[in-house]
Amino acid sequence: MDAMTVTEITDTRSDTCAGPPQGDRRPDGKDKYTISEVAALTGLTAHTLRWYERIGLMPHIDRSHTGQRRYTNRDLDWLALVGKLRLTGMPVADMVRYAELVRAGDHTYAERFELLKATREDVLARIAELQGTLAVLDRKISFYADAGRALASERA
Amino acid sequence: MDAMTVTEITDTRSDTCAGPPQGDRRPDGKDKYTISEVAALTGLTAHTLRWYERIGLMPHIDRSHTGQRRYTNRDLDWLALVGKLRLTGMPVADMVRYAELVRAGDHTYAERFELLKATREDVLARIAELQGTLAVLDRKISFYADAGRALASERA
DNA sequence: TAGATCCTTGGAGTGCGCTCCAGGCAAGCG
DNA sequence: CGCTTGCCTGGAGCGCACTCCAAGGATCTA
Repeated sequence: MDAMTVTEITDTRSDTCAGPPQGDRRPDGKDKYTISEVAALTGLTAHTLRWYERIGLMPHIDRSHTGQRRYTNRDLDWLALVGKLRLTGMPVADMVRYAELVRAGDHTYAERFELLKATREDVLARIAELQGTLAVLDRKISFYADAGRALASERA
Repeated sequence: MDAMTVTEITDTRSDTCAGPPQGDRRPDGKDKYTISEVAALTGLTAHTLRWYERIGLMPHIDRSHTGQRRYTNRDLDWLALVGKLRLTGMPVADMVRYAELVRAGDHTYAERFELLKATREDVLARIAELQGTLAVLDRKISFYADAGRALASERA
């Protein structure tokens, strides 16, 4: 029974709720994408997708009978999460760490929770930084706008 | 007369209003800092300060009679602006471009204005991205929190 | 005047995140 | 059958933003 709960927590579905549904997906059950399809859907290159796999950032990817990768909707969800985390500036190594925790199973649940909360704080801090920068830019922009008006009235 | 206005616009003072006064500054007129003092004030390394100069990201820096750099408050202001822009992810090459415009004189005024406005839009877009990421993180965090409660009540 | 500490330079090295290459296999098509 | 297209691999290469090194000069404290 403990095992059951645990399985649910670790279920990839739970760990890949990373965004609104992207277009052009196939329904679950028929979700088999080639690497170039995934590249088109995610904006990553096939090179990058293979590289993510090599460094351990991806779960195991299914292969066709000839050895070609076949990605699932679940893989796309994971890539969407990775994309979001990448936007925050999180180092790839940290994302690999998170991927390892997911692979390791349910006993890493608490650690994942902490990692997510820390990331959340980072994101908040980054937003605050950017808002500070925005204030500086706005001051400079209004300075240039005023200077522009002064020049224009002089010329008149 | 046109020349005068122009001089004001180009005046470095106008281009370095980059933030609240940082602590530990000396008053204008006695503002002579060694490279290691600037490193301490800005958090950059002396290496990085010299490198910024080499690539054209800094204006000309005064030298002591023996050739050592002596930074002014104005230089610190410029570095504060550079720091803010760096936080936005602006490439160093773009900052160099801006520095060149400032050095080039008043006729680059319009171009600087456009560059600042474009940067402002970038920053807004980045903030929006981060808020999207924050939403994803919050969903995952609340998922883990719920799962945690479930596990706890099971154990009870 | 010795020794420690700080500063100078040009150029080489580092770490990250890709990005690409060579050489080869497999499937589809006229 | 040959041709094209797409995918496979390990490993090399690249661009960015630093980061450091070696060798030497300047400054400070005792």
